[in-house]
Amino acid sequence: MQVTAQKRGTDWLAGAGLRPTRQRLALAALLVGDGENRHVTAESLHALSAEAGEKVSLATVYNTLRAFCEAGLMNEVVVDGSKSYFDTRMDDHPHFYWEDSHALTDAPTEALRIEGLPEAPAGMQVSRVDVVIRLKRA
Amino acid sequence: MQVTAQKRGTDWLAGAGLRPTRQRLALAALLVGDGENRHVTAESLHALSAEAGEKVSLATVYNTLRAFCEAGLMNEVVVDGSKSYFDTRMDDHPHFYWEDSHALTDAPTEALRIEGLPEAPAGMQVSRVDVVIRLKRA
DNA sequence: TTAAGTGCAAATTATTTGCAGTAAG
DNA sequence: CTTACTGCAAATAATTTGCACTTAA
Repeated sequence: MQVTAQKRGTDWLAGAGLRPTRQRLALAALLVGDGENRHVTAESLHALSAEAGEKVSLATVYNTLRAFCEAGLMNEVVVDGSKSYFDTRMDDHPHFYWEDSHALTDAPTEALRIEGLPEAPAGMQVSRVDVVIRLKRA
Repeated sequence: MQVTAQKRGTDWLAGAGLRPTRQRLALAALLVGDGENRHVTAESLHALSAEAGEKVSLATVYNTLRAFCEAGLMNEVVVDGSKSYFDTRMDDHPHFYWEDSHALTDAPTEALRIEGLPEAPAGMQVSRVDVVIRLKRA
């Protein structure tokens, strides 16, 4: 299991041509080690790495998340003005945002379809369509 | 025209039971004075009020926008992690976000319809569905 | 008169950056 | 070796807050 997680992380980095440093490997293993996609903030990932006994500075977590995004390994998702969330899943898909816990998760996307999307104004093209379903306690 | 803008602002505040101070009236007139809906950031509204010759401190612009939101007069729209945008239009509608100019506008909503929206998880209810269409130069 | 609103400047929060040291190719 | 990466601490940027002062009701 450990080995697999490490390998997944290593391959993930290699696939993007990023230099596999100790810290990047640690973060990559935490992010994609189990094959699941994950939603993190810089703070939460930093906490995760601390729990895992890895020493990575918060600044490096920030820089690394940016690097992963630029390399096309992750996407930044904007849901809460105050924090940045990063998602390991790369396709365009809707999210649930839990307003009370400030958590971000994937929304089951089976049937979702956006109809009648307005056309992009002249000279522009749609870069992405963000759909955030905000949840509050019933 | 001036008079109408003033009146619109005054009514708008009165409708929410907010005390009509000089600064709030000034901002309200700028926001809803022409009957159009408007998208602003604290900074942009502060700049607008300065241009209009009104003296309102930036802190008050922030506090006032918050007050307007809490009073149900405006909505905060999250599109860019770094700034908060405020919209005078209150119904749930999609937005265009111009990635190059960082501007926010309403998207023509005629035909837009979201099909197959996933159900809210148990104990939760959908509070709002944010749709942001990100535009980049073609 | 009196509680709400305002303005400043200082405080917070999230994030970035400069730079000296460390490690990957 | 050489350049990219890391860590820390200091710098920024957006926003909030404490507190004395002003004003609408």
